Amino acid sequence: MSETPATGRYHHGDLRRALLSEARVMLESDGIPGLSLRKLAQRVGVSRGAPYHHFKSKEALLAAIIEDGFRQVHARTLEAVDGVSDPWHALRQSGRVYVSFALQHPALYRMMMGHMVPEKRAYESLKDASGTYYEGLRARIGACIGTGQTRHADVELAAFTVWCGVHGLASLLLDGGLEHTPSRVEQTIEGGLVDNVLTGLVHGLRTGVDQPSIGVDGL
Amino acid sequence: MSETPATGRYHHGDLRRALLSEARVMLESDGIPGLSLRKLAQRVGVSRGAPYHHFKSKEALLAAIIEDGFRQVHARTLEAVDGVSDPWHALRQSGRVYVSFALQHPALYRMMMGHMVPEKRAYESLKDASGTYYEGLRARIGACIGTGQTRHADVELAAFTVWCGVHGLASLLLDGGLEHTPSRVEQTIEGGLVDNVLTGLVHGLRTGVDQPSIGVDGL
DNA sequence: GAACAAAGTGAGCGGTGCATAGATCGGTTA
DNA sequence: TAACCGATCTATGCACCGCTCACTTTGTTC
Repeated sequence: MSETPATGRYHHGDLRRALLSEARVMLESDGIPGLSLRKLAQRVGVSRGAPYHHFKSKEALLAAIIEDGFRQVHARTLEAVDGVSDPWHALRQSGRVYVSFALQHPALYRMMMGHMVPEKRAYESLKDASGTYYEGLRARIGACIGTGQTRHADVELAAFTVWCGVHGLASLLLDGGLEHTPSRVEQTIEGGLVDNVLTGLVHGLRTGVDQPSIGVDGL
Repeated sequence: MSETPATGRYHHGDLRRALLSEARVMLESDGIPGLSLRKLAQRVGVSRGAPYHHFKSKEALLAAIIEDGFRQVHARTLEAVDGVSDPWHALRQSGRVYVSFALQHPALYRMMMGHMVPEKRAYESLKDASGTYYEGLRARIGACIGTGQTRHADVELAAFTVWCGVHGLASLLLDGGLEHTPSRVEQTIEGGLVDNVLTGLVHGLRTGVDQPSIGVDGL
């Protein structure tokens, strides 16, 4: 570990990284309301005011966390898509990664897509990170359209539609108040719910897809 | 007005309703973080502890607000769909109502679909209200399937998919950090973005729909 | 009229984000 | 070696939050 807690030292050494790291831990265990700067500072072993030398405000810290989240889901998507030649298969893979990521990191995902940081565009590096991810999605959609198996040509609209679908799915699974256990959701995801929604979403993108229709009983 | 402020009286008369009403006003003007029980009590002209005689906790108050929200969007949907004979047209209408409602009441919609009330199912009357709305959606989808213009037969899956799409759209328009002005969004909604997403969503539900493809430039 | 339950009061507890004045350290320069 | 400075961290205070509890007031019921 390069954490270098440097116990007792006045200067922490790498407080910014330590704060971000510990904040992620707190986020996963206690959710968004459980993440306070005071508690965070205490757990990192630093005074309450110290974090403000690295983040202008709590919102700025959250923006940095969100940025990390986008880079992470982007990286995972690239891994999952690596070597997949069929564009439609790759698109479905990326959808599975997206929803799985949301279910694995609920609080982080809520922050990424929620209203805790109202002006996300105000944070330049965050804008870069999310933009990079969206570019990837657009490229994958473009590749699908490139197969000619669709009559749609509007990459922008198609990408946005797909994003609506997978985000809506992830969001509803997390906070829709539906009846389900996490394991059941995982089952359903693996079983093909994402595929079904995705297939539905890219209507017309690919005509005549014969995707087995599964039920969402219990959901 | 049946508000009957009853200034000076010890007993308010209809504090519960007054709290809910004023909370909605505060929600629209100051957003979710701006809604505090203390401020709410002060604005209604009552002591800080009084609301706790009508709502067990702040979360219980929020649940009641959410319940109202579902009943309201349900009522508006029924109005918009009343007299519309074509099931597909009715479905699109309901989608427009849904997204418009979200854009008109951002804070309320965030609360309805968000995580501020983590266990929505714990509130019986809220469960009723949201269930009633979803039943309506399912019925409209069923009617579409009933036209025979689709090869899908799974109402449950189709309804869930449509919900994913419209919720994802509303959520992204509100908090996706996209570049847009409210007026531009309204324009785009009116212009057919909802229709496009919906048409995409119900892929296969209706084959061969020729929906004009519009751009989402600026979004 | 007495008893009682519902409704409202007001002080207080522990927690929060935020701002800022002062203490301390590492590195640079004279 | 010594002075200095900017970055970092400490310590404290402010205003706000949700919630609890002992108390008072009110309306109803016997």
